[in-house]
Amino acid sequence: MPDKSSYQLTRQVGYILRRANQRHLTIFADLIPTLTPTQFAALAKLCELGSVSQNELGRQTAMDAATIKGVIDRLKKRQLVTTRRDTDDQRRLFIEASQQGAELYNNTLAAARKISERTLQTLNQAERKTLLELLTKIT
Amino acid sequence: MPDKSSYQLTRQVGYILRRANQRHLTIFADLIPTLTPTQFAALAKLCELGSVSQNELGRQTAMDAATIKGVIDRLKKRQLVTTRRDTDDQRRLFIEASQQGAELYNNTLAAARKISERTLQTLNQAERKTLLELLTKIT
DNA sequence: ACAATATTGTTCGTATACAAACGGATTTTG
DNA sequence: CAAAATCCGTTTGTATACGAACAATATTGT
Repeated sequence: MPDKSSYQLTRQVGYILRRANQRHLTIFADLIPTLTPTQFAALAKLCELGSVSQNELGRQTAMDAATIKGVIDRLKKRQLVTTRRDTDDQRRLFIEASQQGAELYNNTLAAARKISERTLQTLNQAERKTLLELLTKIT
Repeated sequence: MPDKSSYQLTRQVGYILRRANQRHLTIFADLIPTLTPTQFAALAKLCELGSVSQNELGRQTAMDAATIKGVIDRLKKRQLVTTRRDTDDQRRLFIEASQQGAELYNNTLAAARKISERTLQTLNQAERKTLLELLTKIT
């Protein structure tokens, strides 16, 4: 017979993880209202890597094919990225940050740093390091 | 001039938090395929609290009014919860776990414990405690 | 008592997130 | 070389998640 009393929803990793994520999302929306976290992630990787195929970009940013497609579609509609078919592999769609996209990225970089800082602001340096390590470890 | 080179997407809290959450979601779907994490959370709180108003349930499970509505709608469609209008306050909708809902909750409780366990399995006891504390601290 | 305010639930729009299925292109393998 | 397997991007369906606006109801302040 399972012990029903000992399960406390609000102490489970999943629940706390969701709440921490919610808090971060709020901070992100406050400091970078023009981009969502995933849009920013895609743009950041594009600026870092240059030209990448859509699915590869998804892998680099931890989004599955269906998700990255939606993200790119929205960035493209706002002309923050451009797309180009690969001539060698007709399936592949190369994505690149447009100049506007690159500018927006550069202009939001400072805010992005502030987001990380503010998310962790209740922790000291050692705790921040520990948290990131432990989170990485369970991923 | 901002230092562009020092921003590494994959080392930012938000990114790591999202990935950790993804991992947990996968484990959850593996061990409890019949309920989503939020559905389970709602059901768990209902079984704990008995009858609660819809918005109050949302607060107890960290979901806003629009989100909890969708969750309850789906649980209701599957007859896992019942709803009843408050006679005192005509706006209020009371939610209650049905017998089916309570049974499903009891039957999934063991799996729910395994989910938390498996999510944290790469950490020792001290690390688990630390992680939960730090996550709670930034929430 | 009554006007201002707040709360409850609903709806709409936008944006992840992912499973599943698909057609087409490429690569691997027997 | 042909069959099988894989990979590419796309679409559909379901489920969070939340801002914003809304009507109906309750509560508060004067």
